[in-house]
Amino acid sequence: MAYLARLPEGHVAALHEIGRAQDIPESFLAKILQSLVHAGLAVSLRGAHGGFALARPASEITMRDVIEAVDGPIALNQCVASPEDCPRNHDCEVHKVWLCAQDQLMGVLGTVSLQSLAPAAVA
Amino acid sequence: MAYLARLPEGHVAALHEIGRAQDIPESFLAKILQSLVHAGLAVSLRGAHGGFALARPASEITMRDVIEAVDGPIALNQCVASPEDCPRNHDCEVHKVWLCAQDQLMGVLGTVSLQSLAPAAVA
DNA sequence: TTCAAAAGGACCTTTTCAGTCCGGTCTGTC
DNA sequence: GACAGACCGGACTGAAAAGGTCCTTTTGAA
Repeated sequence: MAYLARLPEGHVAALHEIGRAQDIPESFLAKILQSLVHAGLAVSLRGAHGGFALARPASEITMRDVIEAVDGPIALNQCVASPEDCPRNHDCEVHKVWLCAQDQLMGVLGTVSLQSLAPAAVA
Repeated sequence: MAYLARLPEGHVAALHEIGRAQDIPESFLAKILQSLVHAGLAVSLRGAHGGFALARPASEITMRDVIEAVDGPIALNQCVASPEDCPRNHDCEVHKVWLCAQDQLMGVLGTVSLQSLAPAAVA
């Protein structure tokens, strides 16, 4: 995604181009990009001269968005992801700590944009 | 550990006692307690009337201590755990974000003591 | 019409996690 | 001294997830 963020406006990058540049197997990269497209973070152009690009400005996509698109919901602990599954959940002190830690994590990941991660956009 | 923190001074709790109280299979609990003993957070008394107790005051054991004793080093990301394994590591912006998030997490877990997690110590 | 390129689903392999089992060793009590 | 209660520690298991591959179908531009 940082690579896509560095593309000039209106350009798309093909799978093999990204894969070569970032040293990621194409077959695996395809999977990741599909997730990102599904999540609405990237757009794809099929057919000849197709490829991928960001769906919106790099400044409006956060690291949290990207991680959640690929890995699903972020949770430091199962009891944060689904409190209802935990039998200890009635007023659990430990749960509160995890919630706090989770909030801080979301704070960090949610404020870092792709723009700040993409050094020196290529013109 | 919160259960041990609630024991009166000088008392020990047997495996089956803790297991029953916390609803954890004894065979599994044994594993966890062994890790905690190894890490120096708990002490064990073997033989008849043996059991487990905290190795030091509950106020001096943090949630971070406990987690690391059981699960090993805490790392939000592989590149935080062993940066040398990452080929992108020369001045990677994403790595810096993970480091920051990791620091915050350690901050939270490292300042919560067992004492603060053990509601109403039993006398 | 052709062909480059993404879509998507089946599949595979390796690692991790949660938990079990069992023989061994220690120690207090009778 | 024997016995029983209790921890020690390592091997094992089964399920799930992670990381990654492969193949067929669909799409769209030339």
